[in-house]
Amino acid sequence: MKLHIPEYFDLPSTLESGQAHRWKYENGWYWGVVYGDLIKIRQTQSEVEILSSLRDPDNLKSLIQWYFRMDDNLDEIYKMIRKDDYISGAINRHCGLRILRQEPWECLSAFICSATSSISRIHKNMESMSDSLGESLVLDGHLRSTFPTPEQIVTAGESKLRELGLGFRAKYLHRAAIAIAEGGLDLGELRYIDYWDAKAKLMELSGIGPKIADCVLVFSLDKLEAFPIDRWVSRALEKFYFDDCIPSYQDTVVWAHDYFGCYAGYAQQYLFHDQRLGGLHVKGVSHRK
DNA sequence: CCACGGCCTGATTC
DNA sequence: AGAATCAGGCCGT
Repeated sequence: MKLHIPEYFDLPSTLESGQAHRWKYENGWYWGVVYGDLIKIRQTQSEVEILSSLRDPDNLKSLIQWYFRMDDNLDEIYKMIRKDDYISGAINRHCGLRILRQEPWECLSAFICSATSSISRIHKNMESMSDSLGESLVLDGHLRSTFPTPEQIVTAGESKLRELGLGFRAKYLHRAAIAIAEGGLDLGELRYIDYWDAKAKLMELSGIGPKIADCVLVFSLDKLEAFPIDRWVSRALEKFYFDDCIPSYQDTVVWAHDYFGCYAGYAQQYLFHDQRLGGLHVKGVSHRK
């Protein structure tokens, strides 16, 4: 199926900017499991081409528009967050990078796994859990699996999660799964309450602090004002905004709302991606012989 | 309120 | 090569 895309849309930077953790690139196509469906997708100039393991074209179209937030008006968002030369440069360098609308449970799980980890390891953790606890899907001879439900994680148990390489995060993920499967926590409900209230709710879970909560809110629960501050964003803020003297986490979020406005989360994603690519580039250069 | 050590383990660095 | 050190944080003291 082919779908016309908005003016600003960059598939590679959207899928490789560290917000989603189950995409694999192979021979021109990105393969991923989204909302229970194995899909492959690629971008030409003005459209994306998508194949699905189980959806008909109409459903697939709505899924893609939903997942890629094609309703976001990036032109307007850029106008709002383009406050200085640095963020402006980051926008220009990664124009078309979109925040995704991921499944809240999968998103929460991935970011629980992210604590003092690395992107490659998070990917491995997510694939291991899916392969051994999820349900299999097939498309064009490729085999992948759904990310396990909270119930499936509860059943697996903390020790199984440790076997799968989660380390100390196993306990946190297992407890979160219990809270959702048996404790009545409804992540989807957080979409309809205020940012600060939703964040407080998430932080009641053990292993979820302000940073992970912000990631879940902005990447899966429509809180585009959430402003996750990790090591990379922190470096950007030190260099370009606070002259090595950065305020507390919460004060910085309040500053971001004031400075970038209601789309601060978008600003964060461009700062993060730009800083991380820059960092990787520097590493690459330093190793060249 | 801030500071600090500990946490699993794979990848990177020296 | 083998040993530190670091990774998309958070919790307890």
